Amino acid sequence: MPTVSDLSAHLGYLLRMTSNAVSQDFARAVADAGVTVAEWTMLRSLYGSEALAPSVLALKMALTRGAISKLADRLLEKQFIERTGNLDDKRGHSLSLTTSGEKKVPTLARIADANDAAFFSVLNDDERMTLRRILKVLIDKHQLTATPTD
Amino acid sequence: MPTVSDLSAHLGYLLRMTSNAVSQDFARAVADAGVTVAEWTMLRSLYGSEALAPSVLALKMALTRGAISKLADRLLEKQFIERTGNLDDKRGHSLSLTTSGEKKVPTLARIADANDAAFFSVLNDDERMTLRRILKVLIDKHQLTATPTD
DNA sequence: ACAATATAGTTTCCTAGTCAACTTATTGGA
DNA sequence: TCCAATAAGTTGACTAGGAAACTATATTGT
Repeated sequence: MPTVSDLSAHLGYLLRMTSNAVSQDFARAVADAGVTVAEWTMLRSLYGSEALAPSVLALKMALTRGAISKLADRLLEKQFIERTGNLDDKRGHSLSLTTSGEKKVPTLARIADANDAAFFSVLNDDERMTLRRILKVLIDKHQLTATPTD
Repeated sequence: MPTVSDLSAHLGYLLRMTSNAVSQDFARAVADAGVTVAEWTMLRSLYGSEALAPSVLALKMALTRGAISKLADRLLEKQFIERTGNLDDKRGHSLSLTTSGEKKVPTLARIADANDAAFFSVLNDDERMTLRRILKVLIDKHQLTATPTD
């Protein structure tokens, strides 16, 4: 029998495992507020910014345009966002928060803060800082555009 | 406008971003070999072990029994695994690799090794070690059972 | 012994995302 | 100027997984 590396030998495997767990925890936490993780991410991306084109959101959120299209449909349905046609380019349009969506974001942010703090409370300050630094290196080097503001 | 924390303030967000990227990279890499990431994980879990019950795999892989059931169907279809009925308990059965599945694993392992090495090559040895340690703490403390052998 | 309960696995319905084909609009070149 | 290439967004087919209902078999308590 040839030597075959163990699953846990791969950082990607450990990462996937952990990420799934934190996402599921978070999904349950925001479900009470009536949104999914992806929906929260889009709402937060639109908060405090001008109206954005779907393609811009696709870049920001590292999703395909198809995914953004369907996600936007769900948020339109829930009346948290609205579409505005472009004057200059009739192919595209822009997405922005409705008043109702705007009001939702701070509530969701508090849930997100609490959930993140709880999940990572098993690490000490130093470990959290280090993890953040390392993940940012990975995101940066792989150009995942996940760092909107800093 | 109330103060609302940025998405990248949350480690869970950075983790999800990174994990998605590595999984997608890996998915493309194993697609050529005709399997998905989840399929690879199940094949590896069965490799070099006796036949396992679906429920045991569910625990090992941190998936629901429903997910395991469907995943097993796909691998049966591809003839990489086979079902054996239990003599003692007629409700259950056991899953094991076929010869063809057995032969596939080392090939897939090499792809996995290469992919993981490539993705995390932007980190230095120390960072990789630290990341591994921190992820293991999270997996351990949250009882994600992701560490089969060590 | 048998009814209640628990367990193993499957199935259905749902959300969620990719990829590729498609529609419509825009732009650039000959 | 008009046709080809490109771009924006949508849609359909597909993989993937969770939750909960369901079937079949075992176990337990009385």
